[in-house]
Parts: sequence; structure tokens; C-alpha cells
Amino acid sequence: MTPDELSGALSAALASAVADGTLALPADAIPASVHVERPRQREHGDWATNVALQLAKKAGTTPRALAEDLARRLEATPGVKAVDVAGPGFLNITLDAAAAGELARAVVTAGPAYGRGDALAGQVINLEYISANPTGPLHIGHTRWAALGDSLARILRAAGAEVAAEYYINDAGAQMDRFGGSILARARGTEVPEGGYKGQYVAELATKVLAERPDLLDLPDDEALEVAREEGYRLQLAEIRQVLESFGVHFDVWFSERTLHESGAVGKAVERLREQGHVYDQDGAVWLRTTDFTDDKDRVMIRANGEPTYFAADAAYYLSKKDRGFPGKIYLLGADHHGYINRLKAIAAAAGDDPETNIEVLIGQLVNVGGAKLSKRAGNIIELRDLVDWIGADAVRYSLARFPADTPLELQGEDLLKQTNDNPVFYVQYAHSRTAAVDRNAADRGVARLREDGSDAFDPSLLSHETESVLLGQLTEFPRIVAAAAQHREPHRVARYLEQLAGDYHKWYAECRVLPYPDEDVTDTHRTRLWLNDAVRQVLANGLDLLGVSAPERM
RNA sequence: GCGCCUGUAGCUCAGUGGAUAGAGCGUCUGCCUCCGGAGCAGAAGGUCGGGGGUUCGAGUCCCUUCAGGCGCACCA
Repeated sequence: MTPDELSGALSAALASAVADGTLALPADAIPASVHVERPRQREHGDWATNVALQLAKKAGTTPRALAEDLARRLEATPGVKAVDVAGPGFLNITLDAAAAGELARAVVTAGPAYGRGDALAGQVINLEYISANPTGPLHIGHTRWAALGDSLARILRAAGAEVAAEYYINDAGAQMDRFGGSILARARGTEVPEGGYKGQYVAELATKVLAERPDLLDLPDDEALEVAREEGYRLQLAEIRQVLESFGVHFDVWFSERTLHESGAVGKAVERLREQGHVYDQDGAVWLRTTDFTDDKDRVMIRANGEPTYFAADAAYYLSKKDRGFPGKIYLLGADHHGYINRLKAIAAAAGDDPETNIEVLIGQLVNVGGAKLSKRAGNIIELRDLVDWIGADAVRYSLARFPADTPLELQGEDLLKQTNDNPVFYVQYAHSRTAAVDRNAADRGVARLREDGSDAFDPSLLSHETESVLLGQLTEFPRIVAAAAQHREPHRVARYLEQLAGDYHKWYAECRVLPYPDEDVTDTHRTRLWLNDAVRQVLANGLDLLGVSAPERM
């Protein structure tokens, strides 16, 4: 019995109470679906609901009286073993072991699809994250968004949304010329100009550019600058893509800011917003009246010198997303960018969209990693690729994905290297590899999900141990966890769930043997427990996949 | 000054308005003749920053206050 089915049974119980006059409640006061949850305390049964507490007042009765009436009606439901009224009027529901145990087979049958749902079906979402300048390597500041953004994309898709993960390449503007100038200076063996990029990686880029363009030093200044800039850009962007690839992060679209300028999209964006009546000219510049919406001051789009601002490109980019058919636009930004929220929302509003539904900005606090070596090649920062080389992609991704984005983080690098409970990723991965070890041993011992003659050995009533009841309840939760993680845009819910599930699995493993002792025969209990083992294995694998973390068979 | 985020166990952090506030680490005590001890069982550890309020019920929602982080460009 799933929570949805139980919820339906509760609604039916409410409806029948109203129908026979026991419950004086208008039809529209009956919730379409009654919320059921896993109680904290195991003694409180498999499921609990507070519906009687919520409805008693409206019905002019006491919570306990209503709860007791509902309990009597619910007890008749097949699969329900017991219903108790507790405390002020909670309903505590216990399921038959057989009804609960059926889930083990259902999970194995569903396979990788278990946990996927349609909570976000029909939603088309553009998810933008990282979007770092291509003027240097990715560093720790980008790493949190890489881990979180990629996991979020996977989770949103699992919940039924159509998602395009997008990287906005800030390849226009003055910083690109400073980048090119820095490379050129290094190539010529001179000092990097004031305000340029000074990291060792610039010298490395210069060497590579020179290898490809030995004529660089013979070119006139403006031509040399362009070659240095363009070749450096190409090499640096390739490195960023390669590092993200090694981190398991995939983008569907790499969007170049330049194309907005070159195609005239920026100018058109200004004109479109002008037609909407939100653009005005003052002091020789062109302004967007963002104060009409939620911003605290108006923003310049075209400077007095005729150059468009970064903000104008942002507006054009927003319109591009809109025109490309994305009603939903999610931006993952660092806390140091939270000042942009209002102006981004103002762009949406000025474009005639609803800033509440068409745009969503997730702000994340910064991360610090204690004990990490600063990068010599990139200067006084921690590079993503060094972090991955040092700690490993799985551990880095997992430890970033298991915290909400708005939690300021101080990770200890040494802890992430430990293959112990200091490091939850190993706890979860260990549980998965343990399920795989059980499978291997089961094969050796002649234990299979079917009997030797191929007949069905699955008997869910045999999954009656306390730890099995807990484990099954936890497996039941997975689809709801995925849906909640998608709706709240919180991948950490999946990680926390996996840690709980891994713990429940280890407890079960310590109490219930899947394999017979050497002197025992194989029974249906062993075969049925193998179903449960494999169901846990599947859910651990599905959940780790949502986080972009591997599910090893051996460790 | 204005705005956003965060204050929960010694440490790092969970906690869709529900029951006795949780996990890991650290400290202490047990468990390997049999499926992986990278595990399990147990103990100790809390004015949920402070103060008001909303209600059957507040760590959670509202107000206020204190502390920390970040941001307030014709930069990108």
C-alpha cells in the first residue's frame, strides 16, 4: 500500500462520514488528498496523519472524537492492520506486513524508473548556472553551483520537467581584452599590464598560443591582441568544458554573450522594452525604469558613449530564453550577486512576464574548504580541477550536494578524504556496494529471487522483522523525496534521504540474513529478502545517480 | 543607512506548523566460529541567539532586538 492509496482511503473515510451524517462538514472542506507522513517514533506505526486535528474545529467536534470515528472506518481497509488514536487526535496507522512488503518487488520491477514522477510534468525550464568568465579556470566558488546545478537538473527531469541546462559565456566586454592583453604580454615576455590577469595559467596559455601561432610576435599590436584573445579564449573555454566533464557536469547549451551583440539582439531588446514603455533617455544614456517594479534604482542599458552595459545583455539574454520557449527560468547565483535579483525580475516584468513565476533566482552562500592547497597556476584561489584531483569527483559533488544552497559552508578537506563516517558519501556508497556483495554471494550460494524451478518465491508476509518494516517504509518515501526536492529546488533532500536509507539498510543487514548459514537450506525467506536487498540497491543507485555520484559495486 | 542570507549538541550540519528537536564526527561502553566491522547496539551531551505575538500546537509563521556573512556602478 502506497501513501497515495492510504491518503485516498482516508478521503473515502471522511466522505462516508459526511454521507451518513456523522460528520457535519461542507463538501469543499474535505481535502482532496489527506496528508500522511512517516512518524518520527517507530511506536507510532507506519504512517500518521493529523487530519482530525485540522478538521475538528470546522466540524464542530473534538479532534479525538473525529479521529476515533475515522479510525473505525479505516480499519476495514484491506492492507491496514491497525489504526490507533494518539495524543490530541493523531491517527497512527500500521500496515499488514504483506501489504508493505509488496513494495520490494514493485521497486525491483520499476528499476531505474522507481522514484521518477510527474510532479513537474509539462513544465519547461531553463536552468542557468556557473556562467563563469572564460578568462580563467573554474575555482571553488563555481564548484558548489556545478554540483548543485547538475543535480538539480537531474532531479527536475526525474520529476517530469523538461530542462535545458545552460552556461552563459561572458565572452564580451572589456575583460576579454584584458585577458588577451595579459596573454600577449606573457608571450612577449613582458609584464602583465595593470588590471590584467596575473595567474601562472596565463603564461601556460601564452605558451600554447605561441605553439599554434608562431607568427604572433610578428603581428602588429591590434592584430596580435586579437589572436592572443581569441586563441586564449578558445583554449580556456575548452579547459572549462573538460574540467566540468570530469566532474560529471553536463550542459545542454553553451550560450555566448557575444552572439547577442553580434546578432543585434541587444539593440532589439532595448527597443522591445522601449515599446513596452519602460525605457527612457537621460544624460545621453538609455535607461530601463526598473523602479517601476522591484528595483531600488533605474539601470542604464546603453551608456552615454554608446556602449551597451552588461545589464543590457542580461535583458537580451532573458528575452532569448523567453523566445526560445522557456516559460520557467532558474538562475543559480552566488551570494555576492544577490543584488541582481531585483533587476533580473524587473527585466522579466518589463518584458510583460510574471516575475513570480517566469523567473526564479536561487542564491547560494559561498563555500570554503579548509586545508586545500591554493592554486599556483591560477593565483590565490582553489581550482576546481585541483579539488577533484585531490578529493575525487564523487566526494566533492556529494559533500556539496548534501547541504542546502543557502547554508554557508566550511568543509574540511581532510575529512572528505576519509573513507569513514566522517564522510557520508562513503557511508552511502558502502551500503550500495554491500548490496552488490550480497548479490554476488547469493549467486554463489544458489539463492535467487525465483526458485530453482522458476516459480515465484516472493512472499511479502515474510518481511515481518522490525527492521524490514522500517526499511520498506523508507523505500516507499523515495518518490515523494524526489518530488519534494524538485519542487523546493533542494537536491540535498535526496542526499539526506540516501543517508537515512543506507542506515536502515545496515541495521537490517545486521539483523536479517539474506543468505542461509552453511548448514541451512535455502528457503523462501532468503529469496524474498533478496528482493528487498535488490530493491534497496536500486533505490540507492537511483538516488546517487540524481546527485551525479557513482554507485560502486565494490569499494 | 537600506536590502538579502545565516544563528539548533564541543565541531560540521539536518529538521514539508505536529507527538519525547535529530545525524555524523569527537568522548565513553559493548558486538566479528557464518552474507563486507568502511558495519551494528548503547551512554553522555540542548534556555533551537534574546524578547514579544499568532493557535489546539512554533526550531518552523509575524514583529522586534543582538551577532556574523554578503550586496547596494554609465564594472563585468
